Amino acid sequence: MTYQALDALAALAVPTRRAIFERLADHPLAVGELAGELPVSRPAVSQHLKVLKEAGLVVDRRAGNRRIYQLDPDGLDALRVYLDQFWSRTLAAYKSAVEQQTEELS
Amino acid sequence: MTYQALDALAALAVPTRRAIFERLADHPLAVGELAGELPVSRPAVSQHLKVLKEAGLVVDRRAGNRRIYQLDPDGLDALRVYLDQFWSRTLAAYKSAVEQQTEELS
DNA sequence: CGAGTCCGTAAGTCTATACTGACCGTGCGT
DNA sequence: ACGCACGGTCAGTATAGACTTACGGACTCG
Repeated sequence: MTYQALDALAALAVPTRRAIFERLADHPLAVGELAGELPVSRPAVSQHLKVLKEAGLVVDRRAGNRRIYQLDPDGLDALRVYLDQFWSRTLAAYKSAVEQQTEELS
Repeated sequence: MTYQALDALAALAVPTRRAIFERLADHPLAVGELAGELPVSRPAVSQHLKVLKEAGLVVDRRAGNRRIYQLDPDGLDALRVYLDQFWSRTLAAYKSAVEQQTEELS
């Protein structure tokens, strides 16, 4: 489960995959439609969708001849949970460091 | 500014950099200390810290002979803002898709 | 049944980059 | 002044993975 967040992080690090992800944020799309809007081939889009799917960021469903992909809120949420886990710790560490520096100046 | 979030995303996608990031979440550390805890050489740690710094995820300060790195809340916040931007859209798209599927079943 | 469309997978290429070892500058102690 | 630890940068290597073309399966219409 935590691994899902890590996979999602790596998945969204690639510009092309981020482009796919952002298109799907507007509305579900078929593979061919995605490929038509992107400067890469259709197989490349398929491969990226596979990665996004394994990362829990998208789900797919068959619609006759085509296959519709849409975002999966779970993956995005896992990512947010992972980052939030650092948020409090980061702030605490940052604060104590600032205080420490202030003491050094006095 | 938005670019910072994208750089941060790519930066945290690399396992070694994530390991560095997670160590710094606990407390500030010097380069050598980080390298001692990781299975990579010290130059590798230096290079990763450079990337993390350019992504706005860490800040560094000199402490005599050594150089102390700590997390920068700004980078983490930028990342959260970027992801939150998708959150509402994702939920909306997901909901409408579910409703659509429900209609198809009836 | 074809023919056409949509999509996933396989195989191969090529670029980006994570990593190492070597070198150099800097700051601290003796 | 020396020696010494710390850390940044350079050059070179090697591996991961993003991309392409080619192929094959699944579905839908004549």
